[in-house]
Amino acid sequence: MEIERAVNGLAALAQESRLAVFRLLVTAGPEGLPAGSISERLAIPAATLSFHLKTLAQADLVKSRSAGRFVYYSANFAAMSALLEFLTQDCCGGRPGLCLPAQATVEPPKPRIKSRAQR
Amino acid sequence: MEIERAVNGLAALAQESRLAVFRLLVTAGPEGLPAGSISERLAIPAATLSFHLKTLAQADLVKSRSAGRFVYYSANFAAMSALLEFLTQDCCGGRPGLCLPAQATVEPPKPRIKSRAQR
DNA sequence: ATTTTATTTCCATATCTTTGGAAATATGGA
DNA sequence: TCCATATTTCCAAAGATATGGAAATAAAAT
Repeated sequence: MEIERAVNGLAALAQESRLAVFRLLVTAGPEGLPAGSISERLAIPAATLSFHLKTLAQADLVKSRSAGRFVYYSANFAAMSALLEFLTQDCCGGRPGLCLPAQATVEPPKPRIKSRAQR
Repeated sequence: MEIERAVNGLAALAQESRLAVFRLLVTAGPEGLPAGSISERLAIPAATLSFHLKTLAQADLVKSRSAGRFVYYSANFAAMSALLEFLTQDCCGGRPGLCLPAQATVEPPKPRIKSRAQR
């Protein structure tokens, strides 16, 4: 990932309202939420939210799709993943492992031998 | 990690010069580098660099120690790790694994059974 | 066609950030 | 002590970001 892209992504998340929006969209899953719903839930005025959504969209961290009068926003998990990879590799790459959170491995490592049940 | 702390960390890294400083310090390892050396290598005027180092230090992403006339700055790997954990857990926690970079597991998972050598 | 609802753009204001020269501070060496 | 070197603080200018009301746009519903 290019530096500029990373800086943009970091800047997009480095703001309380926008971080809250992103976190809400992550919990909302791939369908996302309409702008009005985000505005209501986070108590952010429509105009202000629109500005923040634009910032997040420009950083590619959220996607939007229109459905009638509604505009649904959803988290772009791939972009977030790319940003996390940049941070772990390019920002901590000098000493691999040093900056990795202890629980980075969310899914347990695959067993090396077949379990009794699998045999 | 509290939101405010995360926003601070993100904001600290969301600036080209500061991100460059942090990346340089990561490669420099735990000993770090004196401010003047950073200034020279990245071609950032001393006053400007001092401002950025202060910002990084306030976000706890770098540590400093004085040695004579020099002030050595080093990356705070633990703080970076905490930030990465926040991003993976609290920002992608809704769907664990979705935001994890493919290569998150830098160190291979520990084998579940003792190897021949360990027995 | 008119109204209602959803969202965005426009715009002015306020606030925060970045920049770097010059002066201040601090430490070691002559 | 006096000088050289390293870093920080001071300060002012320039630039970027955040905020939200009001108007504009767009798409359904009546």
